[in-house]
Formats: sequence, C-alpha cells, structure tokens
Amino acid sequence: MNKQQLIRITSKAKDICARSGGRLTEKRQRVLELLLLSDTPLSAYELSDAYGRASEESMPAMSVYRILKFLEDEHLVHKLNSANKYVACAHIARGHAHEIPQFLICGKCQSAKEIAIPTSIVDDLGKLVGRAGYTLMNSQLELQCLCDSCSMSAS
Amino acid sequence: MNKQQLIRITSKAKDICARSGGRLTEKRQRVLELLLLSDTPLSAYELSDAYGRASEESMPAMSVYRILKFLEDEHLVHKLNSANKYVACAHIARGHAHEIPQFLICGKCQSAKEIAIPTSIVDDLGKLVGRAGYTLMNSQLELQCLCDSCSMSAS
DNA sequence: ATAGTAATGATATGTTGTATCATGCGCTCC
DNA sequence: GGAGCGCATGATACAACATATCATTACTAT
Repeated sequence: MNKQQLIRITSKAKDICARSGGRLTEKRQRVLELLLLSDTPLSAYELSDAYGRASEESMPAMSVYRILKFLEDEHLVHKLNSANKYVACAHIARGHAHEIPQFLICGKCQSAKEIAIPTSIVDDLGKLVGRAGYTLMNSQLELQCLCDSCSMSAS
Repeated sequence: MNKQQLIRITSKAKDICARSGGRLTEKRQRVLELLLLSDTPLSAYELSDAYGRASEESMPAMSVYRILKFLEDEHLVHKLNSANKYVACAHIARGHAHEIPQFLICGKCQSAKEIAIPTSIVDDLGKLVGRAGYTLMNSQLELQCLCDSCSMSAS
C-alpha cells in the first residue's frame, strides 16, 4: 500500500461516512490507516500501541474500541472473531459492496486475505442450513489456512 | 437428553479416552455432562459456576480450562470461537467421525446445532481457497442463524 | 454566542484465558 | 507395602480482550 493508494482510500472512506451521516475524524482516519498499512490483523490494544508509536500522542484502548465500532458500522473494518483482531475492509476503494466478508487466515504468518465467495456456494450453504431447521442470517467465514509463501518457506 | 442417553454417551466417551491413553476422570466426566445437558453453549466461567451449583463442590476456572482442553483434544467438546463458548460434540454416541465440525448458532436463543457439511461444498471451498493462494487447513464454520422455533415465536 | 449533539478522555470493572508452582492421587516396580 | 514417578488438580497471579459510566472537549446549527 503506497501513499497514493492510502490517500485515495481514505478519501473514499470519508465519502462513505459522509453518506451515512458519520464523520471520519482525524483519529478515526489514523486508526483506519494503521489497519490499512498493517500486514496482519491487529488487536485493539496493538492498535493503541501502534497509535502511540506513530504519533507521539497516545490513544486509550477505550477509544480504540469505540473507533473500531464506528469503523465496523461503516463497513470500513471487519473483526476476525477467531483471533479477536481487526482488519481494514479490502473493498473500500472500489464500489465497496456490502457483502458478508470471508477471510483466509494464514496460521503461520497471520496474514488475512478477504475474499468473495460465489453465490452458488452461499446458496448451497443456505439450503443445507434450511434443511437443518435454521435460517442463515449472516456468515462471515474465517478459514484457517496456510498461505503459499509460508508453505514454500521452511516448514 | 435423558439419563439413559447420558450414561450411554459417557460410557462411550470413556472408551474414546481409554483408546488414546487418556482418562475420563470424574471431574472431566462431570464437565462433559454439564455440556451435554445444557441447551446452549457455555463459557468456561459458566461451567465453573454450574459445576459449583450442581455439586456442592466448586471447580476453579483454571481447572475448567484444563479439562476443556483435554476434552477438546479427545474431540468430545468443541469451542465456538465466535462466542468463546463450548459445546459437547454431537457425535460421541455414534462412531464419532473426526470430521471438522460445523455449527449453526441461533442469534436469539443461542442454541448451537452441529451439522455435517457435504464434501462437495468443502471441496468447492478448497478450490476457491487454492485459487486465492492459500491452502485450507481446517475449517470449522460457525454460521450465524435464526432457528425455526425462534423465527416462529414473536419477533 | 449558545445550546445541543457527537467525539473523546479517564477510570473502573467485567470477561476470557494463560503461566507457574504447589499439592494430591494412582500406578508400577521392586 | 513403600519409593518413586507421572498425571491430575488446586491456588495464585497476571495477561489480554472488552464494556460501563461519567466527565470533558469539539463541532454544528440556529
């Protein structure tokens, strides 16, 4: 992620917030940037630390949680429940379809990749769930994987 | 779950442990029973409380975690990462195939149902993951749903 | 300028989970 | 049957993740 991209994305993010009546304040923007720039998902406390390191000014964990909640509500950030960590949404720049996000998480380097799952698979899942007496509401899948670069490097 | 079933399942569980060199001690068995008898997944601390209520004798949370780890290693219990709670495996009584468990979790009553996902869907997912540059290691899906009885009762 | 609302700070506390060292309990081997 | 061994549990401390609540600051609109 270069500076150019970062500017483009945060500008887009500002639009998204404005459209819903929210405001991407400077602190919120910085938290989002920290996530955009990170190679791996970060916990709220890691974000608090990173914020302090990046800006000579600290942000209490409480504020980080509040900001994360705001960013999640705006669909700019997702929470990985299996790791209690947060990632920037991968689709802010382009239209930003509000699909349910799906993640591939590398068990070795902890990188997380947000992917789209074809409607067909989701439909199949939905039918299966229906036969079991449930209705699918919302399924963020978090698949434990190994990424190719980790799988090539020494085991 | 009636008493008869409970006895049958715990007896089977004992076999499973024995086969792997472990021992289903009385405390371990009681924790497993608490999960088998519960309508909903329970947290470690809820189990600690329930244990105290059920037996005049308390079990520290630390021990609950240790016991849960043992039971998970024996595939007698699964952890729901999205809720940080634990459920008894639904397949102890019958052959107990060590498949990766999948769960439907009702967002209203919190009930969790363990289901089998057809190989075809898993294969499709695996291919998708492969195309994204990852290898699927292990995927316990936790699908957020609404169960039929909740969906029928007042919204 | 002022009142109202949104955002953040500060502090406390709740919940989930791990580390570590001590104690107890059952087993085997002689 | 007692000595030694390993597994199971107890006890205590603390780390990591998260929320509740009330005070303060900053923005916004009239």
